[in-house]
Amino acid sequence: MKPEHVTNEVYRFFTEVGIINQLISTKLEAFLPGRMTATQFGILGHLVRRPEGETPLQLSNAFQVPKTSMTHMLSSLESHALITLEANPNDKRSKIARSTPRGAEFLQACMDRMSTALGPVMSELGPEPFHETLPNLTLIREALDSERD
Amino acid sequence: MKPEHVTNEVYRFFTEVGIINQLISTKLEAFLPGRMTATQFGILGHLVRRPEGETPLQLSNAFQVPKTSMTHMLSSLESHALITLEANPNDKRSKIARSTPRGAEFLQACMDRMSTALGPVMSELGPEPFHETLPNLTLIREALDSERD
DNA sequence: CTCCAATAGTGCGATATCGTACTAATTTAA
DNA sequence: TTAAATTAGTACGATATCGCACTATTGGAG
Repeated sequence: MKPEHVTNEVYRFFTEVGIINQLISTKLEAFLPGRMTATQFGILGHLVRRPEGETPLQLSNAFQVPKTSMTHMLSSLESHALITLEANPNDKRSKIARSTPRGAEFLQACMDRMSTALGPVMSELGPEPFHETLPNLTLIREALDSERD
Repeated sequence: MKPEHVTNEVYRFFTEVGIINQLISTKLEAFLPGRMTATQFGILGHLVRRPEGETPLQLSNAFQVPKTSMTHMLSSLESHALITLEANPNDKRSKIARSTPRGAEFLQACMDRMSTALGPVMSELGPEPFHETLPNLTLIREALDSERD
């Protein structure tokens, strides 16, 4: 084993992840209104798939952003009427964020436009690189996630 | 073929990439002084590996951030004496960013601390997930990169 | 029950990001 | 050789991000 070589590969892995994230966020954000963020869009998708809703804290854990940032993002989404923020009946300190029908519609419309925009790249690459990579990415994400203090 | 299934997998791919990026940036930024960013750190690494230096525009292309953001990041790095910004002899509109010895030292020190911090995760995962994934990530990054207008 | 430590969310202030519009230099074309 | 179009970088302003400190609430130990 060459530990230096391994470290280098890990470093390049994270670099590629960073650049891909940057590329795809920029592309997505071009379709989003105003200064709406790729992360905000991700949150909306998360909520659409969970009709029972989630608390801000659950969301900030899921997306690994500080609580303070989540407050800001959620109020932005709320101001666009894409989600609602209600009091949590089980805990008066807490809230529940839920997507609205308008939010679900909006998500679908953006996803469609994004699919169209990615069409050329997708047909060039085919589904394999994504399919092959996904399990390892999940593995790495889970390991990093469980390691954090 | 199920196009819906494929789209879903691509979506999850980008979601995982986003979260991994978030996790690793947060972890790295905990080791960096002040509000220094993971991207800024990436730029420094890029320059250390290229002693001839690069122009701000080359860097903003490589890291896919707007020119304006690059200006800010470079002046921040310069204020920490980790890089220098000189006039470009070939083009008076342009500049050349180069890493300083101090920058290279700093990079090494942070990388070392980062390796230590990642030790447990790395030995849990082993090098394979990174090694297996890297070629596909590069492929996807290049395809996305060449598609942009 | 009474305290006290832990927890959910937010206000505030500092800094980062990035779109727009600009200047200066370079290239192109006539 | 000019004049127009393009290009590199930045100033500025609007907004996003996030650390710190705070309040309200909860849960647990005595």
